[in-house]
Amino acid sequence: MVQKKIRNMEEFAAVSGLSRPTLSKYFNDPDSVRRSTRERIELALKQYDYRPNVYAVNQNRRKTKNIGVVVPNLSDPFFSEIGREVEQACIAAGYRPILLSSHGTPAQERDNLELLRSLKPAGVLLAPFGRMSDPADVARFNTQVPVVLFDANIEGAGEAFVGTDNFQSIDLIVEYLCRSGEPPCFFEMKTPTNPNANKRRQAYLESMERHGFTPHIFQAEGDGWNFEEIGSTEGGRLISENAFRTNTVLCSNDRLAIGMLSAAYRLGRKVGHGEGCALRIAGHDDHPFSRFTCPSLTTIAQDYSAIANRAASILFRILDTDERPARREETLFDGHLVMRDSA
Amino acid sequence: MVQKKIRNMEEFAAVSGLSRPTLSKYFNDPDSVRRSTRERIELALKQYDYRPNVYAVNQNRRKTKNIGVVVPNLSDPFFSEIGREVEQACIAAGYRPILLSSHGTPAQERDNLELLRSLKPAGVLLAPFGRMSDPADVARFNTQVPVVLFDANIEGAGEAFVGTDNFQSIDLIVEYLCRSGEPPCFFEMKTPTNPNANKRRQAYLESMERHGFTPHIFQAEGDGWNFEEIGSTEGGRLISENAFRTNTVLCSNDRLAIGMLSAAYRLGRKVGHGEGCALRIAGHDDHPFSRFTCPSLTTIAQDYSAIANRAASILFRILDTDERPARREETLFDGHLVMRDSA
DNA sequence: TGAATTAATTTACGCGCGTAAATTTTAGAT
DNA sequence: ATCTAAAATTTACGCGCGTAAATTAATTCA
Repeated sequence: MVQKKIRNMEEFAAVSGLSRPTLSKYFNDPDSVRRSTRERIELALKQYDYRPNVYAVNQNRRKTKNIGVVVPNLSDPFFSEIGREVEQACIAAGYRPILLSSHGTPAQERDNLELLRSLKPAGVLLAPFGRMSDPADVARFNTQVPVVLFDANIEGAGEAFVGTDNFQSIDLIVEYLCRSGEPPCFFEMKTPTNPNANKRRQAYLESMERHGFTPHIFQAEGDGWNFEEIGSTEGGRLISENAFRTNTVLCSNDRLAIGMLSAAYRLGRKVGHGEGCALRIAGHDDHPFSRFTCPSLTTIAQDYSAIANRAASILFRILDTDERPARREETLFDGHLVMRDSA
Repeated sequence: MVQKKIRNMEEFAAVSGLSRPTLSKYFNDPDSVRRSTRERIELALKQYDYRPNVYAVNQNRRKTKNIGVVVPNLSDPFFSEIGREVEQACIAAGYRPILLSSHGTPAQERDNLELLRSLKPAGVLLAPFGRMSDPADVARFNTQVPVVLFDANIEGAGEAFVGTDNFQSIDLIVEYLCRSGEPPCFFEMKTPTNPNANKRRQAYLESMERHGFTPHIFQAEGDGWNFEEIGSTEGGRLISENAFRTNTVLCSNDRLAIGMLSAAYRLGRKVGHGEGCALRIAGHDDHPFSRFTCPSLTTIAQDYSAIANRAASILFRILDTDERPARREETLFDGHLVMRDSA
């Protein structure tokens, strides 16, 4: 291993006793050479510290093995989890994921796509902002590099979309809440950037109608990504004003619910489904922290893993067959009810 | 803008009426050309969609503008926050950050360094695991690429270290807890991977001695990164067994404290410093969620921003002057006491 | 207006590898 | 030992750019 420095494939070919084109074949696909030669190469690799220059490789290869993975905000544990799943799916398939966070701003999302454009990725897995994303921008990008959307849909953009069936999941938790106590009102942001939020509101309305109850929606002012803060201040205000006409609140997502739980605690309102509880609060997403809220949060678990892996495998299929799907397909996974203590 | 496709710098030179070497100079440093030519180039850039091929650029440049940023676990909001700060510092200085998470496993940390090696970065900002990191590995890497450590120290590895002064911060919160109530016991993991944990234990011991109190340390079994879970189960067990000889618990970090808070809630022990409270719980780090725990968590705020920016600027200085510092310097920032409701 | 300085151009080579075509070698079967 | 298909080699070109040296053009200042 402490032999002379290998500077390029030419030199490595010399010391391994093979020709450079053969080595090039090997590095592109180790199974494309005879087993005996593969073993010779791998033996040499152990003795000499050599690896192909990524930049030279990617300059000459028609398509790189890079896959761009763009999420709206890595500071949100939901996205860091799903991002990790996507990353691992890429690695497992022999691709190199490039994980980028848009840090909560659509401008950064644009920058990230711009950056990816110059990295010539084989494909992109994008969890967009939704309303704030520029559909034309995504569509234009998709003409050059196949894009598969996940988590949040942009109608018509990208080759496919994979996410959670909000109508199923909201109906599930509405049904549970109605069965086990008073029908829920719905708490959300007034101007949500995320399209899932709109679907969830709609799903709530439909579900309540179907169950024969009158829906009530409460919308919090506020911008940005500090959902807990908004849930705490706005939710706390509503609680202290006794604005809800029911003892049950379904929050559009867990982070709002986490904020509202902290407000309820501060205000001395006991939350839960047991004796002496004043309020039931439920969320949606099964945020990594929702197991440790006080009380633990009843919520809907999205199937992170299934969404990430399906989105990735759809992209891989496009890359392998080298043809875009005839029609844009949307895959929706069911959410699962996670019954904890808050509702 | 919708002119013919520009395929390379040669063609862009043709349409912009300049020579390729001049353009090359411009792309390396826009200020290295005359203002009039710079304006001509930027005008052309608006008309024609061209950008240099990153791979060709990086193949030929002696050193790339890439900076590797490696953190132990992006799923931990602490690291995603500090990672974001570091990223932005790099961008502001004209570098391209490559953010990599080790996903909680030292093996992945090694893989990340290995990957970075092939990306030929100008420098690396590394938040290592500590005990589980291979010091020799980091040191070897540092011989090729300047490495600056942050958050967690590895004695002697890297060109410099930037972090929080655990002795100052722990002393600060121990002092506060002693002044405002019973002296704290200390709750931590039995076999912490993070070197800060060891410093904090030591700091707790010294601080208690100095204040004339007898220290008590409680250590939780358990591996991995699910600190909340461990804090909840082990902390809950200790609470229900009335194992602590004081009503005040200082947790080694916020995530353990968050877990313990959930256990206290579950067990019906009221936490806080007010009337009728059975327990005071304090943490360390000012985790993004610690404002929304029940009750909100009294803790030590690390100066994320200062740590990130100092680490980055130390690296930039090395890169600019192109010389390693004569001696390895360690920069420690003070922590700040954040008084909330839990203690 | 001229000389002195600065900036841009021309020319040329190299980086490390992908890849194609023609040729030679090797392996597995008869 | 002979044949054949598969695999490896030789040769050669190109990718898009950095960079250096020599030359020419443009700018600045006296």
